[in-house]
Amino acid sequence: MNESSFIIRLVNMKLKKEEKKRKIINAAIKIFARNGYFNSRVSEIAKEAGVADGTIYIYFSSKEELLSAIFDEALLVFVEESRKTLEGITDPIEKLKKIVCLHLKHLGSNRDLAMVFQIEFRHNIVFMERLSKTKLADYFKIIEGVILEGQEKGLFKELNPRFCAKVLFGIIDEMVTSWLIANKNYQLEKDAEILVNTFVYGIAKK
Amino acid sequence: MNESSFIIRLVNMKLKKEEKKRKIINAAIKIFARNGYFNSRVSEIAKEAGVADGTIYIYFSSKEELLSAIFDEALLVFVEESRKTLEGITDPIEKLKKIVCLHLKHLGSNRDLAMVFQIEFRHNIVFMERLSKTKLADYFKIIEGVILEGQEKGLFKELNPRFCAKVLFGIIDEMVTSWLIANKNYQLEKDAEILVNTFVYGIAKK
Amino acid sequence: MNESSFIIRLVNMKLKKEEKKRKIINAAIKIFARNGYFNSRVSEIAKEAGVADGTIYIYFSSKEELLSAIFDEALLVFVEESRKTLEGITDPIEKLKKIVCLHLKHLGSNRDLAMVFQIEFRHNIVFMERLSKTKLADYFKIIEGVILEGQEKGLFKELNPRFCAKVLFGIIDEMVTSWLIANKNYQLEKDAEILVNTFVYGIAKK
Amino acid sequence: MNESSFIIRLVNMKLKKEEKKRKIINAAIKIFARNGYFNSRVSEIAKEAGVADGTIYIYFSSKEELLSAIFDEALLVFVEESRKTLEGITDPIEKLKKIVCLHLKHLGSNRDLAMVFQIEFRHNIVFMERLSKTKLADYFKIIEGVILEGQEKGLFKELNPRFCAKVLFGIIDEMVTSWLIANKNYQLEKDAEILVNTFVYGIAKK
DNA sequence: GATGAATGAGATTTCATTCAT
DNA sequence: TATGAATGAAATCTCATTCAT
Repeated sequence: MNESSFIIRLVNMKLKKEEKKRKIINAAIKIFARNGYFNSRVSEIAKEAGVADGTIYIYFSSKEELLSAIFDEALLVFVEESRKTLEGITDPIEKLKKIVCLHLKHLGSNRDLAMVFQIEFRHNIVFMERLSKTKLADYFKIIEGVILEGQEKGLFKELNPRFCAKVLFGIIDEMVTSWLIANKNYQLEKDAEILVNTFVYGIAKK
Repeated sequence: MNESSFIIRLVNMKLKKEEKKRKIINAAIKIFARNGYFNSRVSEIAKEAGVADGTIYIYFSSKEELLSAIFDEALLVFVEESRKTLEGITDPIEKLKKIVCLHLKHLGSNRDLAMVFQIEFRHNIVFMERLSKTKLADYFKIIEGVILEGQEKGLFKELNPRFCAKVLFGIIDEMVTSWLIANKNYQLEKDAEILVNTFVYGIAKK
Repeated sequence: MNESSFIIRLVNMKLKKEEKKRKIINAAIKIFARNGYFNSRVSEIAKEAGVADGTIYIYFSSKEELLSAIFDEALLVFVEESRKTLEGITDPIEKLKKIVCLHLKHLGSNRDLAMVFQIEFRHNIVFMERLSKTKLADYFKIIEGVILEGQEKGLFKELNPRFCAKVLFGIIDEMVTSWLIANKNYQLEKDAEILVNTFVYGIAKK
Repeated sequence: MNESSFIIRLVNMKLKKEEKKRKIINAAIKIFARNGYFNSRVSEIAKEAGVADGTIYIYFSSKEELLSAIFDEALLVFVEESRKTLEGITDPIEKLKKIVCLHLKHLGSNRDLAMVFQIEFRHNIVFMERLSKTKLADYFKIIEGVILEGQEKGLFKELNPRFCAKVLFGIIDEMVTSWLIANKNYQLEKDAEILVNTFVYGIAKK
């Protein structure tokens, strides 16, 4: 009995820790989105999270690590959710639509996250050494896989799949960024259908 | 004779000033490309340009202004050269290829400029108030115009021209960024043809 | 018990903060007295106070604020002590002597403070917007009040009381400044008696 | 003939130099009065004087020297005019009135000069090594002399003449400063009469 | 684990002064 | 003599990070 209550306590502590980590990450997303990474102060994030400045350093070893954690988490969601969603579907074009829709939904439903992801990620992928590029590569791999599948099924031209993945990613990326800059509240994911159609069939009349 | 020598002196001074401004801008491009805007020190730029720290402030009122000047100049070149190149061409698809080729050539021939432009521009367009967004809009307008022309000639589907411009811009942008990250020395502009073809005809087999 | 120890800790922190603030103010008085406000470096003050440069900015928002705090404090002492001292006395002339004696004693016992007060205060009252002029006005009001009282008692001529206060203040001020410049160590307050006598009875033989 | 035209040219040059020096001094008075010595820029003074920055250094070896020159000139006028005015007068009280009137007129008619003189002079007499204190001493000597004369004629009490001079100077000084701070345009010199009367006869009824 | 005061390296910017023209 | 572009030392203030409590 004593032992099990000890375990329960441990689990509770773990949960509380997770909870506080969440609060800090969410605060960071908010603040980074508002001012950009370099113009955000750790003390601001601490205030927003309702913790002391020093507390942040218990959970993250540096400001940069905190940014990195945001990216890791977001990419993890992208990759995992994409994989899960694709399971039941067979048509490659349908798959692409699903991926794009998910991507747009995920960012479109959380403007602050979108801001940090679009604006800071690209900035930091070049300059931050530690930044895990693996997760991003995984995401590209998924798209590439679908392209390849489409090619094998004779649906798509024999273009370089990586090239195609980049093209699609570029289009998505631009849509999100332009949605951010426009600062209007239209539903981002409703563009998924037309976006993929344009990617697949081009803009030329047959 | 005295008067004319005075004028010559004035012209020389003007030239020297222009020259020094150039040197500072080029140094800034180099340094910003290497470390990113926020991690670059004004003193580094001064050293690279071979001038004193204070001299930079004779030509630019702040570090931010210096960054802004780089963007302004780059965009000016984009817009002017694009306009000039399009003059003789009639086929919209050919026009798109020319624009894309020019864009890729311009950035591909100056990796440092590309770095600053791709990585810092996007970052700062959101956070820098002063940043002239007009020039960027002009550039988009040119692409949009070509799309519209293609639609009028019955070549392109009746999609929203602005949407199409964004799609194309997104594709170009991703190519450049990925070229930068890859850090390999392939010719960027040789992708122009296939890039536009993919944009125009899609990836699907007919 | 836990709660009370918590309160004790809070009180201790408060005390320590006050103590550190004191140390910084005293250091500033010393440094400002030595070099003048503009020729004093914040880092010098920090060194003298035995704290880090940045610590000063925890307690004062700027160098100017620090100077301002010195004035505020000094004037507060002037006003409060003057009021307190006058309480038991009825003779206006005696009151004047007390005020002057206090003024001279206060500055005479702290040459550095006198320096800052005489030399920087006058300099900055013109140029520093934030400088609280209210406290100085309060001090003048006290002197004016005594003059008025003397007039009501039929002791003093019917001159403008504000004018008289200025005259007295001017005399005191000159004595202090000249004591500072002379840089000799005579007792400043021993002039109080003759000073007030001269003010009250003039230099002319009856 | 040739020789005399050469001399005329030399004299003209000398005049032009004097003229330019004047322009710079006047500009400096204006700028120093507006912002205080430390917050004034040499380039501002140059602009106000209509000369290049470097030109100032042909006439004055440093910014400090320029301030010093302003003081020297003002004090010279004080001393010389005081001496001249006193010549015809015999009554010491009348003499004091003349001196005070002159002092107030001189500063009252040139607010900018008064500002620099009252506010910067006192500030700098302590910190500026080079500042000629001799001229100020001369001025004090004149006042002292009149006091002494009054004592010899049996008009004034046997107080320390230097002390009396300081008292009078303090009163004048306070009047000017308070006139400056008040920033109203009343005639400063009309206070001369009452000021000296108060100094001589005190504020007490007989 | 949590706190937040303290640290101090370091960055941008200013400006008196110089000097080639 | 006059100019004004260039210099570069130096100063204020910031802020990520630490650590005693």
